[in-house]
Amino acid sequence: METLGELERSVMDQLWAAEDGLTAAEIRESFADRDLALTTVHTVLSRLEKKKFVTRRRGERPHRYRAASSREEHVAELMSDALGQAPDREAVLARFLGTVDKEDTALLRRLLGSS
Amino acid sequence: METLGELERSVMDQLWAAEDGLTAAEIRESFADRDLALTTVHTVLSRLEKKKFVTRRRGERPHRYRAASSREEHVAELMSDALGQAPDREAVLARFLGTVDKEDTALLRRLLGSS
DNA sequence: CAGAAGTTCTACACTTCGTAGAAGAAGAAC
DNA sequence: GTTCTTCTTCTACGAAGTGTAGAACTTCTG
Repeated sequence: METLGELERSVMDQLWAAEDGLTAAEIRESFADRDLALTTVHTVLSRLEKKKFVTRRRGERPHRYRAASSREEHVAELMSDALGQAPDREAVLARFLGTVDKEDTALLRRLLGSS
Repeated sequence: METLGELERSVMDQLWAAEDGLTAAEIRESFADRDLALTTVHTVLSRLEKKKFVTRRRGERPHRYRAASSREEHVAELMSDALGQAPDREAVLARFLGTVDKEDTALLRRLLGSS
């Protein structure tokens, strides 16, 4: 799957947190510390769009960008992809369960119980 | 975490499958189709060593390389890292369970049952 | 139409990765 | 021990991806 650079990921974090999308200017503001040029933000957004991570409506004048899928979907996909790499899924899952904390284990147990 | 290129991953696949490690020449042979130069394999192995994915004993003359950790550990770590990115773990785990197949779900249930 | 606000184009430097030649080191054979 | 042979390290290069942004272009607004 397509991967994300550091800035790209940060931008996605903003977008994932914003229900109704954001404009380039708004995103830029959220990086006040880094003082990025607006065009930089635009470039990143274009690339994210090409990678299908964001969509935008070109109608509205300051274009409003939004995440194409939720962070949950994205992360779940990352996990599935990783798991898919392994021939021995049982061993992987066992180890995985070993590394996550109690709460996640409990969550899993609960989620599995009701399915 | 450090990521792997395509060739790097293929080399790791060989090493993960070889209990006692492999020499550069042996790895090269397993890519008979690609006809890589031996030095190419060496370069990749050096990089993998720097990334802490492989170790080698410099004593033996044709150096023997072995995976620094098992594929299961690696994949489990990938999964944990992904999960760690998400603030809402429940949503992610729910989705994750939705994407994996029945057998994996059963595996998880079993693994969780005995813990 | 002129200016402002916003978008796209083009570009560049830096890193990673696949690729491998050239040079160096170490043991084997004479 | 000098010369092969084998193996390892060094150096390098091109392609791709990413952070970065100026320059140019488009579209409202007044």
